[in-house]
Amino acid sequence: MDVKTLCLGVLTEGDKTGYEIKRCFEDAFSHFFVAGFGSIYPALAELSRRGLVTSRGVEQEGRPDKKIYSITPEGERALAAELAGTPPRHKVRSQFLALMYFAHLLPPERVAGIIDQMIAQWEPTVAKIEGCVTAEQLTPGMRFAAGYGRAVLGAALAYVRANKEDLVREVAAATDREPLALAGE
Amino acid sequence: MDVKTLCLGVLTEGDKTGYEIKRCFEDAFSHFFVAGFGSIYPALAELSRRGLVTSRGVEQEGRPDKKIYSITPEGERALAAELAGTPPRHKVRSQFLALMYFAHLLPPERVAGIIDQMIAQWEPTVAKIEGCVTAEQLTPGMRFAAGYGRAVLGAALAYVRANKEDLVREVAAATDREPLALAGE
DNA sequence: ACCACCATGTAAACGGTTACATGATTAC
DNA sequence: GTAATCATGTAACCGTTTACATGGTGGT
Repeated sequence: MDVKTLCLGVLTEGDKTGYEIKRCFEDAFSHFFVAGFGSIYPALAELSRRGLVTSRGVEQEGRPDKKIYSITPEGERALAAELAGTPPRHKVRSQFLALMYFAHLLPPERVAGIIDQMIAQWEPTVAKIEGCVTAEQLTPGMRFAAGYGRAVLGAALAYVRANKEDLVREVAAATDREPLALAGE
Repeated sequence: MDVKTLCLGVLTEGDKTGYEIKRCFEDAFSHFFVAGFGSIYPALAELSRRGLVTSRGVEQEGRPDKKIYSITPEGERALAAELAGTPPRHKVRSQFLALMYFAHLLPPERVAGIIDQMIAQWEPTVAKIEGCVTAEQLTPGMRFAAGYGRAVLGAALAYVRANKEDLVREVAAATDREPLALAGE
């Protein structure tokens, strides 16, 4: 299950350009699957080469021409096979938590700053998801995925807010006792 | 911040073999950073080449020889610089949620099976983290990271448990109305 | 003036996963 | 007998990220 599969998936909801697909990724998948143009355009080209999507060019005035992609019957079969065969993996890679794990090697102000950055990053995401959960005309699965994001990001935000001050204080206290072991260089 | 940095980080807690470092990843980082031998051994070789770690070989009877790695002063400086300069990213890539998003294209039993698999995957991880949160002699940062894992995985488990039946029922109802659009192929 | 939006693509670099290769010991 | 643990490493492959390349429109 990669960017190609997700592209096929969003195309089952209707024809779209690469640019619009990118927006789908941002709006609907952003909390569990990130992809940029550099992944999406090559993915679409590859799907086209394999006959899983077709595209028609549309000329535009004052704007670059666009290509509207549609999923083909073979594409639908390939998607169904992929969804049927994919094991449910769920992978987190967090530099944020790695940084926190080694908080004792960092100046306390940096620890506080890092946590503030994460809060600032998560808040708009939660707000965006909030809209999805309550939206009508979404499939149950889409609401489930959005609800998951709200629950988990909400828990993450609550946790870092509740524990920030304690952590910063403890790191500061440790730095006082054992000044500049590493952090000062 | 990559596998190399995390290796340097665990080596500040004491000398270790590649094999032991792998265990650190499993015990302490598993909920936010996954790495296998195929990443760790090359990382260690590269750190050694750059002079950020040194290693001494130890012969063993009835076992392969091992190499014990130690961080050097340059390694400590490189680690401090890396920790100081890394922006706090936190990335999730979830085939599980992608599958759920497209639940309407799946047979209901598969939806239920997928959720059960995730529960089975998360439960032992939460149990392992639980040990870390309460453990003495951990730095505040380590406890913070473990606490985060407990809070967030706990929320994830609670959410999927609470919403599984509803989702499966709704998907089944939709499949009845619109039989085998894709899912049956 | 400058930035965001619309719109598509390529190429190189990077990092990680997977599979392979080897092999003795210990516990079930 | 079968599996897990200890122990190290390589090589091919895969997918993604980043940077580059281009350029008009519309809002502040």
